[in-house]
Amino acid sequence: MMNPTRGIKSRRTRPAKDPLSREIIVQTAYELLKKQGIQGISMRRVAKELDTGPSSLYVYVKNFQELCAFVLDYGLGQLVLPTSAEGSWKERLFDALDAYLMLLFEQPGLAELSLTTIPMGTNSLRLIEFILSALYEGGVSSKAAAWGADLFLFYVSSTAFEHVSWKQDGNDHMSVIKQSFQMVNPVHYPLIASLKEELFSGDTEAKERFRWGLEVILQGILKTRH
Amino acid sequence: MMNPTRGIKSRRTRPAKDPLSREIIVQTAYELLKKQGIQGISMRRVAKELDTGPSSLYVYVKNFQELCAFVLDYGLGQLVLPTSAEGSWKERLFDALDAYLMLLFEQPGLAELSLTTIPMGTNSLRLIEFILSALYEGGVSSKAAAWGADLFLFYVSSTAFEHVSWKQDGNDHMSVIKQSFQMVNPVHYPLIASLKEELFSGDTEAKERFRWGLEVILQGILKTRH
DNA sequence: ACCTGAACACCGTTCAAGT
DNA sequence: ACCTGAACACCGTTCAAGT
Repeated sequence: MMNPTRGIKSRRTRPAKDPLSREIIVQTAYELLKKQGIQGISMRRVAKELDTGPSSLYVYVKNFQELCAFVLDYGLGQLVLPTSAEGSWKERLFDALDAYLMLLFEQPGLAELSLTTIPMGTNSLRLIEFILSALYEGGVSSKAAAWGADLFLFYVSSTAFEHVSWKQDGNDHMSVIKQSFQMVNPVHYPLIASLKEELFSGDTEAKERFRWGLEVILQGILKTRH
Repeated sequence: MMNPTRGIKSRRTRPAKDPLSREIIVQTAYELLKKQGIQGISMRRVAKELDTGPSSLYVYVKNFQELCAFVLDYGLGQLVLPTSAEGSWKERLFDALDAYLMLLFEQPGLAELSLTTIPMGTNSLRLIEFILSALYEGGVSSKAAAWGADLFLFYVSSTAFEHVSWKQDGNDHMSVIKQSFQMVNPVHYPLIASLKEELFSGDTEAKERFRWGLEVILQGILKTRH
């Protein structure tokens, strides 16, 4: 029997570097996300940016999904929440959600992440706690507050994602969809045909539409006693 | 000067087959999605299933994103909408959204698609038209109906996606998140700590929670005059 | 017009080997 | 414990060549 390791030489071309850390990995990934959008974030790109191989990251991060969860939470660190002194609970709630939406607008990669990733870390906990406390102050029952917070967060994510995919694609996929709504057969789909403008309300109405949705969800929560 | 094509032999090993069609491509992709979930759908897998190369698909589909849009719409073809004879407009609206949710539950790959893809085709138009007509019957203004339909559809998608990612991952990513909520520091996040059960309401409450959300959105729409 | 093979430029993840 | 190189099994997309 031959020793299978016989004759194998070291493949190393350089000595091992200083240890990485989860923080520097997440930071680097966030920087890439900021610069290049959702395309810029991958295990291999982060590794290359840190001048190492992708396998090195797996010591600090279980997989790509977990990296995304940390990156999203890291991005949420930018969020400035209103202090409890300013305005009514409703104003504070809406201001916080507005700030969250603005953050997702500024970093379009974050909007996409927020839709499919549950963030992991203290920054998302901070945001959730803030929403719960506002609703609690508004006299919302505990179950409705928990479920309502989820609903609000999802509404923000979906609004941001819609907005982002509407403009990043530019002149391609989205304009095809817009066209197919414009050309819809009024005999088969009379309401869609007559409401096509409203269904595809553009950039100018975006703020008004978002505000309307917040109001709808809040009024619904207040009205729907559990 | 040498002719650059000189010496290049045909690389063909078999004659060209019958033409494909968009329909058969979308059908095949949907079948793969059904059998293997979101992982099963890719240009290369669909091509292999059709015994051809991935480049062949680009005659009928602009890119992967467009394929997904067609597949989602194709899946929506399974949806059975209530006839206008049965029940009140509200019952019909909720029944339709319930049926949509059930469809997304049965085909978990579809739930993921529905969150990030705008469907393209007649089946999604059918669903939107149905929701609009129910809201119209309920006396909702046209703008609120358009925006509300969007809100309802997104709510269904997000509910299905949450449910799917909760169980498909099985014992991995989701249980880590669940644990981090269980262990949250009650000093820093008192409301999260006290509401951790409600924030993570399990399978048993899923139906109740979904119903609550529908009620919230509808009541909100009816209350929030534009 | 549409099919075919090959290439280009990527992915996430694993693992033996080395320090 | 953690870094390293290489491999494995994939991606979407493009393009010259062929029918």
